Amino acid sequence: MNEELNNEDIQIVDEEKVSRVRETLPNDELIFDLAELFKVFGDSTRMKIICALLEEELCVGDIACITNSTASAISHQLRVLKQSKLVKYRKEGKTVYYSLDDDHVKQIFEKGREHIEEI
Amino acid sequence: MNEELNNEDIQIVDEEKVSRVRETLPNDELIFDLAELFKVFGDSTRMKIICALLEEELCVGDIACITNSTASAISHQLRVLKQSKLVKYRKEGKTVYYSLDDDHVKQIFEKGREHIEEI
DNA sequence: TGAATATATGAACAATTATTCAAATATTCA
DNA sequence: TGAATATTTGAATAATTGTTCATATATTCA
Repeated sequence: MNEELNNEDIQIVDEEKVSRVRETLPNDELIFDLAELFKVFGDSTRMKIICALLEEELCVGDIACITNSTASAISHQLRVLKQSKLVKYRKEGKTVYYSLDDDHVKQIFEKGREHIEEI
Repeated sequence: MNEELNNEDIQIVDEEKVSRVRETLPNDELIFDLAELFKVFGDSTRMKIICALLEEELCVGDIACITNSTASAISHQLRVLKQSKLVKYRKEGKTVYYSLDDDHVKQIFEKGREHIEEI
């Protein structure tokens, strides 16, 4: 029996191991959300913004200046960071001040740095 | 003085704050490397591979089966994970077993999960 | 109100990248 | 050696995405 399950597309796998590991996987939504979160950290411009905000609250113009970028490019990227709840903002007149939303950003950043620096 | 520094392209910024924060920024290479590292976490397929390997060492075929992907696609992605020193491997006959290279992977994963789950 | 400043936004373009498919290696075993 | 299995690799395609540019919105102040 079970012959009909085999064809040239199906590999010979450790069925027991496969189903065991499969059950431990987080659901697809969490996997997707995690990938989306890390994607946000996966760009040099955004990483620079994060590094700058690790120091202190900054407005768009100052971030643009610090990162040698344009206010428009920074604004686009801050939007991405905002959507991922990595930064929050407050308005003061014409100026919008951004800051990191919670301590996870710093923790994720530090873990990444540890990995890089220990290679 | 200093008039010649101003034109329509230069914003009015907090010079003191800008240079202070600029000096605290990691160098461009570290920023780039960090972004490259997180980019690797920023893909659902690779995130699934990482989740599976958090459980135990697995061969390419089993990972493909667990993640509902092809061995070729998984092999391509394992190459990316290998280049970032996130996974290591050992050969046993025809089979290549992959596992996570160090504990940072788990720590980064957990910090990401915490952020997601606390929103 | 109108000018000046700060930020945001939408469309377009260029660049990056994940998957697929076909083919190449590598290894075991009859 | 030759067939079978496991993995890798390279090229091509399709989709995603970061920046730019022009423009829009919001706010202050004379």
